Amino acid sequence: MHILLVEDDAMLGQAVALGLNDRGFNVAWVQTGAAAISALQHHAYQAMILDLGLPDLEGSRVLINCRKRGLRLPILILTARDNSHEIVQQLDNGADDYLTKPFDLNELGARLRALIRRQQGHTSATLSLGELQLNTETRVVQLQQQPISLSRREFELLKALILQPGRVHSRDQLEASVFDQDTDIESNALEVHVSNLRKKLGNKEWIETIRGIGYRLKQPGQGAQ
Amino acid sequence: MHILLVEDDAMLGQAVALGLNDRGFNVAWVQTGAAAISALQHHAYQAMILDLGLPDLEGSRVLINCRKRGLRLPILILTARDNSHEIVQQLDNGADDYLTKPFDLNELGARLRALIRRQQGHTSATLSLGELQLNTETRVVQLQQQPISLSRREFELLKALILQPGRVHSRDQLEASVFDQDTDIESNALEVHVSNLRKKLGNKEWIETIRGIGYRLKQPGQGAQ
DNA sequence: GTGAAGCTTAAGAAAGGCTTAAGATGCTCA
DNA sequence: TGAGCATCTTAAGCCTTTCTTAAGCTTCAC
Repeated sequence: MHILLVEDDAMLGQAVALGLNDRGFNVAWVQTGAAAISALQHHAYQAMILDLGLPDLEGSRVLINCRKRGLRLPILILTARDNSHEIVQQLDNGADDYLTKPFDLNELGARLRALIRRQQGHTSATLSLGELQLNTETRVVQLQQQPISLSRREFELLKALILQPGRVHSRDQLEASVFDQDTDIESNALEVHVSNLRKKLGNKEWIETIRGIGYRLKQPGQGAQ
Repeated sequence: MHILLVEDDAMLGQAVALGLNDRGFNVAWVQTGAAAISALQHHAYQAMILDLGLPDLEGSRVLINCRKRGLRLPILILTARDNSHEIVQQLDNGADDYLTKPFDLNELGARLRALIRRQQGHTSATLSLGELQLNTETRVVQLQQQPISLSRREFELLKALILQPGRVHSRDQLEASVFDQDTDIESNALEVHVSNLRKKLGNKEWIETIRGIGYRLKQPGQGAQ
């Protein structure tokens, strides 16, 4: 998820950028209003974090400029405590949410995700094929709406397959996805996991064996595609 | 910002009224519950400060009366120390925050502003999942309306989890939330806190272990969601 | 029918997590 | 200031789940 962070303070900016990166965001950080406007013209971000404390009231200018140009990305503003008047004004100007300093990075992350999710109309990290669903973010796997519990290796295996259903995945590719780089597998461990996963999916047809090559995920009862 | 202060003690009432005026609030001060109810009918206030120590239990009557009539203004209650039972009860009755005497006028001002801001931004400080509620502002945690007392680490842990219930939180993420940046944890402290928190929540199913990954908060008795 | 490839099962090994308790630390209140 | 208390981090032992391995069995293609 690409985020634009507009924060003039170097310490805080770096901390937030790093913290959000750790939490799975891809953060671009600029320090002036001009740089923010330029960045917004040249890249597509999924959300913006905007410090209102920029010099020369640049923060609110960036906000107004965005909305005037019809940019609809979610904007979360950062502001000092005890400034409710300004917050209300910026919400009126088109900000979507706010957070007062000092804030918790986890809360910032959660709010960002909520904003982006709302914007995208509930598109999520869910991969699905027929009645089978796998959410990479929550790690929930469901079959016909019923959750099934998978071990780590089983989850990684299914995830690799469902990322490109219908496609044949070679054994090497799958082993690379399922096992850590430094674990040496000299046995049929992959086959064992396939076997266990099939058992949990109930129907062996979900995972089709392509002899000599690898495996493919497909809906039971359907041919090769 | 127009505030209604309900406080029978003349000394304290005057001090608070003056202090808040200095801090940019416009304070109307009344000394009885009847006067408060009358004032609320005739003016629009952005928040109310309510002393629970009024004669005849009038404080809580005013609170209940307000909410019955559908008034949604933020209400901050003042109460004596060591009265957590009453605090919880009044939070249940619809109070938004509390402060114990003696208190600091600056803190009172900050909390008022936070309450008003939140009211206008339509965000809530209460995070909940099923019968479990956590208020980030008051730090009150309730399970089935009953308050439970959590240590700092336990609170941070639960807060991190409940910010995104149903989602799997990795150990690294949780450690980042629970521990200060500069404390190096080289033990299983996180697991210990999980264990203690589970004990306080009564039902181990609230926190599900995802082996090799981390933890997830979910309602007991429900599957992975 | 034969050999190669894949499947299944079970067992031992390894990893990961839980609980408990002890010592350390810090806070509160007299 | 110091006793008492709550909380925190460590560490150790135990338990559970998951993983890998290996062996024997089945399926497939020729």
